[in-house]
Amino acid sequence: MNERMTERLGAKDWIAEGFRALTEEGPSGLKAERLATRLKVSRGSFYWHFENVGAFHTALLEAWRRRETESVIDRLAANESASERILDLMRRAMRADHSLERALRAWATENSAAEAAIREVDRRRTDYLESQFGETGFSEEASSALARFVYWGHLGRTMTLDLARSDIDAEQIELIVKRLLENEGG
Amino acid sequence: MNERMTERLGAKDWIAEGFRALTEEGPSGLKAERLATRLKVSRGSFYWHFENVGAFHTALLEAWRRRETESVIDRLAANESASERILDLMRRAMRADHSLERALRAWATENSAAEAAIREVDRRRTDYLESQFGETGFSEEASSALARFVYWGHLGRTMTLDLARSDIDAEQIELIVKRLLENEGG
DNA sequence: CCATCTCCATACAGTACTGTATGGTGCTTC
DNA sequence: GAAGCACCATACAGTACTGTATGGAGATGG
Repeated sequence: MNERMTERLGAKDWIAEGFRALTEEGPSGLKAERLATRLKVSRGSFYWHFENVGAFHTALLEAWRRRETESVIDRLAANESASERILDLMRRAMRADHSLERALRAWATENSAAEAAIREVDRRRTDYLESQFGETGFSEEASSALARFVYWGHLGRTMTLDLARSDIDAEQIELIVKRLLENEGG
Repeated sequence: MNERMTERLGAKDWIAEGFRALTEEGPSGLKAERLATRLKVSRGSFYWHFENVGAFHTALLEAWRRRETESVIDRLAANESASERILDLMRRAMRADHSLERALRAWATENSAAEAAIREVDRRRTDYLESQFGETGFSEEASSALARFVYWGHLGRTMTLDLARSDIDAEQIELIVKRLLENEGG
């Protein structure tokens, strides 16, 4: 139980560096050698912590899944109404840093494990959004379409590279969502 | 000018195969060796048509840019009003196959040339959308926010992997956009 | 203080890729 | 029908990566 762990690395250190490498270099950064170079150690360390690269990828995705599950949705329960929860969700989504998720979605096009992880969180998020729209009085069909369109909007912002322009008008977007919410029953 | 060109390859054949490889295998499919294997020729052919892989990538992006420019926007002029042009644009976007663009956006996270190309078409499309919203009577600020949100929605659909669900309700989405259009000045 | 466990380096074989050099084949053109 | 051109194969050197085997350093616990 020594506290001088600053030199020696654990599996979590490799995972953390994996996230950084993924966002900075893309999927090609998730190689044992690149990561070892970034961490200034040899690949011997990597292969002690992980059986192979595939196992490392699995661990990386598992960490991301856990992080996703334990965060956003649970903290929205504080809001009283469904429409407030939707707005809160939008505000958080607008503020967040999307570079990691963008990189992960890019990775998903060439890695089936990443694709499965992405599919899972997409499904969980849209299902939640749909339920919230349903609670505000929209029909099942309308809730489904609204949830998807709003989530697509969020996804589009996530994937957009031109963030300089998209940061300015977060409250403008909020107005649009508010207007969509006001017209329930369409 | 012989017509029996089915055996011998031209630069355009490599480009076309590049698009296919990119959508099917991701950015890692854009290697000289992989492409040569797919086309059942040796890399000698590749290096005759292109100076190196970088030059091939440039040619690929140039072809995509050209294809993008010569297509969508120009064909919308047939519509009479701006709101009809917006709806037409949405309908086309809903029908289209997005697998290539999704792969290209993924590629953009690890290739700066691809990133530049993506930035360019994003800018062109949102600018056009913004101008169309402006013509329907929205303020400059509202047009900007609406254009971005609608484009983000399109982008989100482009990046979504769960297309089984997203295909069903194209007309539902259309209703949402119509409602956004009806409230000008909101 | 010796043994053990954890973490890491080094060295090796093997794969996939890039780029070049060189030569070959089949059309085309005069 | 010989020369030239367009397209392709083969062979080579070099790089970046994977995975394994083995040994070594440093802290820890008996």
